[in-house]
Amino acid sequence: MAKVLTSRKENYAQWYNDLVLKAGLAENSAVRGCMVIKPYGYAIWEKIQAQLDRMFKETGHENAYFPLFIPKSFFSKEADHVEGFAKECAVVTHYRLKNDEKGGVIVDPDAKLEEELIVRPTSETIIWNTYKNWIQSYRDLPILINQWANVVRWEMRTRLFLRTAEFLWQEGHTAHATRAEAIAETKQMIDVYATFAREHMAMPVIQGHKTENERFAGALDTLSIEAMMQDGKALQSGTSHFLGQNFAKAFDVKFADKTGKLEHVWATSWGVSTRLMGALIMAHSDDNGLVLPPKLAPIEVVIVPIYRNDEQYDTVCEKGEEIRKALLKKGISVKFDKRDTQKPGWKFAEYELKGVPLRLALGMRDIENGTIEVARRDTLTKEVMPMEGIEDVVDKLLVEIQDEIYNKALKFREDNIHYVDTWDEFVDTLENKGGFIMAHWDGTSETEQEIQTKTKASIRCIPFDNPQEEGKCVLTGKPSKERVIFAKAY
RNA sequence: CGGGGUGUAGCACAGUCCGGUUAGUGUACCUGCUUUGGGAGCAGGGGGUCGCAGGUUCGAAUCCUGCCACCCCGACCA
Repeated sequence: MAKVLTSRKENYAQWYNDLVLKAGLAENSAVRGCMVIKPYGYAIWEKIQAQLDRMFKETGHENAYFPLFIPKSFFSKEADHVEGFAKECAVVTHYRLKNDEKGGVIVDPDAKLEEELIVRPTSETIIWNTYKNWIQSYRDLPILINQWANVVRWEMRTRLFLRTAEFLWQEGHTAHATRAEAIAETKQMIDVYATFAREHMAMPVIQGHKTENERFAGALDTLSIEAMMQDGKALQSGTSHFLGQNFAKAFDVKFADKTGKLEHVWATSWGVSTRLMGALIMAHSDDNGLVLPPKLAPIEVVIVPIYRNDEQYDTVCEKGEEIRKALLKKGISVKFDKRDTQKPGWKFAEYELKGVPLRLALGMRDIENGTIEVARRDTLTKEVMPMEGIEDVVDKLLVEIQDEIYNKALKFREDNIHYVDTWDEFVDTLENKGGFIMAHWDGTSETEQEIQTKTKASIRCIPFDNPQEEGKCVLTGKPSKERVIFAKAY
């Protein structure tokens, strides 16, 4: 087969880029750092969205929409928050263009805005400014809102899906009467993300707390799910923040409790983005292209007809159409690729590149024998099976594939988690093995930063339910009570 | 913002050093015939302001000046 992708071994970053382009997921646009998400990539995102949206609603959340633009002054209200985002904000300064004498257009200098508008990098400020008007009493709480939106962060260096200047995401913003309730919400949502990653993306994740260094700007605690990619690097795939009363204080949002006393509201925010597309790609795909878990595949099964002439084409198509209907009846998304503009071999390669979990090939040989060829994308195996009842077989196979992809990813991760106790071991493991390193750390930001400067590895998270044990910090030798996860990250 | 590099057909590139037929190759595209169980073969065809603007020259993709864009490395990045 013609090689269209750089192999993972040869150059992992290039492989990723090739795959995104060749599988028709996204491409770079005319705007620096911004991507065009193509129909096939967007279809996967829609499946991600649909499932998450269901899960948010099941946990009591509602969708709403807030403005793209945020008055500049809002950003000065929460000191840590502006510190975290100021350097990467797009700013709108004018509201009109005019014709230039030379034939082009220029910004009309007379149309300068009194107060500049910031294109949202995240919506905490505009939302808390709004919540101020919505909350007076404990009876108005909790507020459980999610929004699906685009945000802009002017990143210096971008990569398709993993880091783009504009990206799509959802951001949940909740308001609560008590600290405990907000903390419970923060935890609940990181659990939702972990469940989604595991059950739908077939991607195992580790949940934990971020260290102070890695915490969201303005949060008291940040929880994350961390996944391991096939090159051993970590990808932060979702975060849930306990914001304490920081934003309530910044925007003066108070409520009267049952005794009539005024208190600041407790907040959380949580989000996942189109970065999940990058996670999905890097978690499962191989040198032949994308490998999609059936639950997120826009097409679960493709049927390819094989024929030599018009008469055979008609015969094969008739049978193929029957199979298509039988699969549809089972609720399976199926494409019957009847195009006679492409050859079977071309189609095989194409659907492999696009990660369609199952492929059925149907030719005259099968019609005579009452069989059909079933090919699995994840294992690249082919088997000739009886045509009768194929829809049940496919149904079962899709479940099996979903499980096996997960197990494969889980095994890979387990094989690449290393426990180390000395600095030499730490450096050696990071350089020669990669993956996640479980090591003791003295709990200080200084040590974390020094390790990052020396090795480029950062603390991904402090896992929940982490076993407590006596140990010594891998760098400073100071006492430590638990191991944390170090890794190089995207 | 520092260092390096690249702009030539939809895409990938050669040609530039050393100026000189009608600017070329692969791929993709179109037409026809033969093919079709793993990205088919042959024949024919269409497609170019050579990044932009000046300059040198009888003559510029090629030399000179300026500008623009993009890429890589670094800095930056919850």
